Amino acid sequence: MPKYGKLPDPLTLEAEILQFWEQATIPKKSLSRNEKNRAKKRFVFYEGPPTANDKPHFGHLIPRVYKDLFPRYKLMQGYHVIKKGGWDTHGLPVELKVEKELGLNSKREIEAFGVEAFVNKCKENVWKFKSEWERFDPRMGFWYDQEHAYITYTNEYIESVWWALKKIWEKGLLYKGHKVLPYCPRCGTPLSSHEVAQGYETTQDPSIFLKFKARDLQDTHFLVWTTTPWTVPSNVALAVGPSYTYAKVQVGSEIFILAHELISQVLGTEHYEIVGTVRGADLVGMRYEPPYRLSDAPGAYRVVAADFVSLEEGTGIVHIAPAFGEEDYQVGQAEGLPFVNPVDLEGKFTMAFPLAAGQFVKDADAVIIHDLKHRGLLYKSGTYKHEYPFCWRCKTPLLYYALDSYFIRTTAKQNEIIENNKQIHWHPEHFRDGRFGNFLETMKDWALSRDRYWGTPLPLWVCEQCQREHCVGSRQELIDLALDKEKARTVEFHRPWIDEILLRCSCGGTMRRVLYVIDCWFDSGMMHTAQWHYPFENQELFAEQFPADFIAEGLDQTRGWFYSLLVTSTLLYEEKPYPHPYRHVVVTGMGLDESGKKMSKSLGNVLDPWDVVNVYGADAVRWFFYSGSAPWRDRRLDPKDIVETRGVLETVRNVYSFFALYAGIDHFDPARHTVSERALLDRWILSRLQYAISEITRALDEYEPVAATQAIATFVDELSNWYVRNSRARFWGSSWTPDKISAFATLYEVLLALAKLLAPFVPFLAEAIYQNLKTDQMPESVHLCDWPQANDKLRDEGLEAQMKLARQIVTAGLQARNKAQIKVRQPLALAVVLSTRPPLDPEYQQLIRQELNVKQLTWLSQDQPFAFYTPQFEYEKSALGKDLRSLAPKAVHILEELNKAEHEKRVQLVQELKAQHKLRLTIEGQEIELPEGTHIRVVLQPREGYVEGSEADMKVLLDTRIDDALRQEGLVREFVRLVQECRKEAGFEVSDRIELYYEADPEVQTALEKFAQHVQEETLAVTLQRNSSFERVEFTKELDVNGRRAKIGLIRKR
RNA sequence: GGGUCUAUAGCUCAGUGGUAGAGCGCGCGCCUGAUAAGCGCGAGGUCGGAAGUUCGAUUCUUCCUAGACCCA
Repeated sequence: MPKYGKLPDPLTLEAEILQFWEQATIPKKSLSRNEKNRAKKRFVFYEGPPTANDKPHFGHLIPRVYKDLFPRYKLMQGYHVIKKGGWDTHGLPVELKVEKELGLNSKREIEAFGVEAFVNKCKENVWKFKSEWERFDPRMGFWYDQEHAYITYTNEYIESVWWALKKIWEKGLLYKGHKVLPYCPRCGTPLSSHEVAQGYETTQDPSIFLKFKARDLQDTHFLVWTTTPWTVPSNVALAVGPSYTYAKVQVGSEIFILAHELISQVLGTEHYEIVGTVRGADLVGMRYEPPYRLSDAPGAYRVVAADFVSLEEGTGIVHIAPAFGEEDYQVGQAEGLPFVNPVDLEGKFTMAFPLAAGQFVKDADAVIIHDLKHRGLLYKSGTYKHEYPFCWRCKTPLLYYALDSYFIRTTAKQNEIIENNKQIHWHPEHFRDGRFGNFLETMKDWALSRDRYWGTPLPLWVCEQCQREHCVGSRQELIDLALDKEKARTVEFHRPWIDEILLRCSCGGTMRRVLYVIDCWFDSGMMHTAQWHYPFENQELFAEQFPADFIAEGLDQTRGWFYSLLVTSTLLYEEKPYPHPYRHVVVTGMGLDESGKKMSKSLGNVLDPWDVVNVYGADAVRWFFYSGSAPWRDRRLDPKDIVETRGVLETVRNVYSFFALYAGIDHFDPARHTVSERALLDRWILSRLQYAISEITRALDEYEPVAATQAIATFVDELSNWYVRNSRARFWGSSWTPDKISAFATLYEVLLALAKLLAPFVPFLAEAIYQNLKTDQMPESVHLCDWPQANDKLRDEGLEAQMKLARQIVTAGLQARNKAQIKVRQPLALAVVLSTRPPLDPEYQQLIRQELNVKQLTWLSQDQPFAFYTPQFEYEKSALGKDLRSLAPKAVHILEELNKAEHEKRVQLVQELKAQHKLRLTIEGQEIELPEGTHIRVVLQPREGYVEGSEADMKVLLDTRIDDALRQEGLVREFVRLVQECRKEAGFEVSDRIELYYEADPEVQTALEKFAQHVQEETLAVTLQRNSSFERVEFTKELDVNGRRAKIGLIRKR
């Protein structure tokens, strides 16, 4: 027999369930339950690895709720799922934390501290918050196999990454280049484009207009705009658009050259005069005096043509500093311009520019502006607000810097990558061709190398003698080539140890490793392979677990993990059919605060997930996300919204509580009490359940959690507000009639199915309900159950349609009662349904009568409305006035009188009107005709004593007349309700029998005597007696029964 | 400057080429043998603005405005 226990409050409930899961090792059993199916039914999930060196925050929660939902669902469906966890452990984020901890501020200081000690610290730091995560995930019901989680810093993982790099190298796609790259001067390393993408921020920079004196013209200056004053010393050229028109503008005694189109924008209200125009092409070759002359190369300081010059802002003349801009660099290469760089790798000016030597470039802006102003070279200055990239971790502004770096030639495989992406199912779909697709279209080579310490070492060795380069792809290869093979056998694949391994070159020389580590996004992007240490181990596992069916991460990973997975996979597995390495990707939105701002630590508006979970519980938080909006929408996270959305869960608890209460009292045994025939309501709710199952299943298959939760909510509403509401009395019966068994068995089955349907969404509540309903023959946890399958045999759409109509009739009827201000407890004689649909079967009518509390229900054809409706004439005053002129007021009067006439007379007139489409009137001897439609029309009003309600396409009329008999019944029903309230107030159990004593107004007394049996049945009163003495009673109360006085006393029978 | 997305009730959000929806909040009721629960009704909307396609546009198209994210 099931337990039918009470459900404690959500927090206690979740604590109990957590304990149960742990004791019974349910998560483990869940993940292994489909081992037998793994050959044919697999659902492959990849974990996007978090970095464990920080606490989990609310933003992490969003992808994680979905990463839990879908695998749970698939597990219940019998799919084999490996939910292998993973940790991202390398890279700048970790190094920065450690630097901070150790108080180090530059690479020099790290070197001084010792690379070995530093790297050891990094490795340690990675695990600093691991326990936080391991506590948080289970609390939320997020189940992972953390025991076998992949860790990107292990030798095995790195070996797989090396294998990949070697394959890429062998394809000739790994090369060393000299390019202008976004560079973080604080971290001392260039960043890849997807890292840069993480760090754009709105910032205010200086905006200055400079005068560059033309060498061969009197008092003439090129007007140049820049937002980076610190690059001015490195200027070697000016660029113009050859096809643009430039103007020579006289301002005071000076002449400025700038784009014609931009004159007013730049000069504003200043008084000026255009003294000539010239095409850009004609400016090319002109010489000018640079503000700072750091080069004496003959080709420097002249005007060149460039196609990237725009007329959107500035002056149409662009200052060129090849050391600090990609486009500048290219122009410099093409034009043979000198390369001037007075800035060192820490972003500080060197002695080559004494004015600001030793200063960080951004700090030098002010010095330079001041100097230029002092020398009369500044036309005007201001500030400029724009988006500028900052280091995504340390927030230092990035500098565009010409540097040596290793690249992966991703552009060589761009078409393949795009083709692969086209086959991926993105959720939402528009990401594929939109945001992500666009990124692929404008893809650049992957700047792979980092001048740092803690990361996967770039496995390239270069011969000191012949400069030959070799890429090592495995430990075995390292051992084979190493000078010290013993050392190579055990060396850890990290700096500084790996740097000590020297290789023998084929020329006989010694090879040293280049000192770079690689971008940690390459690490995590390789998890599809490296998590299995493939190809060195786990060949079968890899074959089985590639590609993933499903991944989910935040949309900030578009250019991060989504990209690195796709690129590495496409490059490595050219022979595998697309798509890989993931088939479905769910992009999740950002977490915003109450005011719609992105949650971030710097804004201080981050919600601690513990604060939320400890108050509302994990189920409520999960449901909030699933039901609130599509995964990819940004979410405002206001804790009070979580309370609002959990209403559905409360209803589920209520329905369960109702069932458990009576199932417990009556010892309902699902094994013993078998159903012979299902009652109408039972067949209905089972039919609706089949519908709900198919809807929820479809929605989950299509990765639409909102639709799934809506289907659940609809079903729960139907279950609670129609099925249970109308079935309550069936659960109270004293003997096991077939109808009672049918009710119990049905609700039992429905709740059991509902628990399973809820399991992936709210695993705690689902488990609690299941535990109270399960028999010994059933699996020990709801999470080890099979996902329900819709049974078409139980579906009856005809029945559903009928029931829907019945519900609509009830709604309309209740609306009418509301209008008439007659409460439902007061029985009424008649309700009339006006509908084009045929009358419902008696069973439905019974339900409707019960809900509307009417004695009789009849159906009226809409063609014959006059039994209950009376017609009224409405008229169009303006039309009457126009046609009848002075007769119009009289016509109105007649019509008003007609509206007061006898019902039969009016019906007769209406029938005439309908036949002839006009109404004939005689006014002062004159016969006039009023056409229907333009002048008059007929409206129907309920006849006296009737009130109308409507819903959808039908109407319901209520006869509101209450005769003595009805009034008596109303009194009795009111009396019964008051007694029930007293039972509760007295603290009796619902099944306690009572003795009931009363004294009351004569009218109430008469009614009670007449309906004594009914009262006793309803209140479980073994006796009902008039009694003026209440000495013995346990509970007594004065009552107001519809305005009449009564007093009752109760005694509980034991 | 470019791209993508978003704009629907006071709030949070569904949805649709044919009379606009839910939850919460608000007002008024109701019901109660689920009992500190539950239900109904009502108020509240130019479906961001403009134009176009269409018999009909909140829905499709274009433009504009605002916001978010991304890119430059």
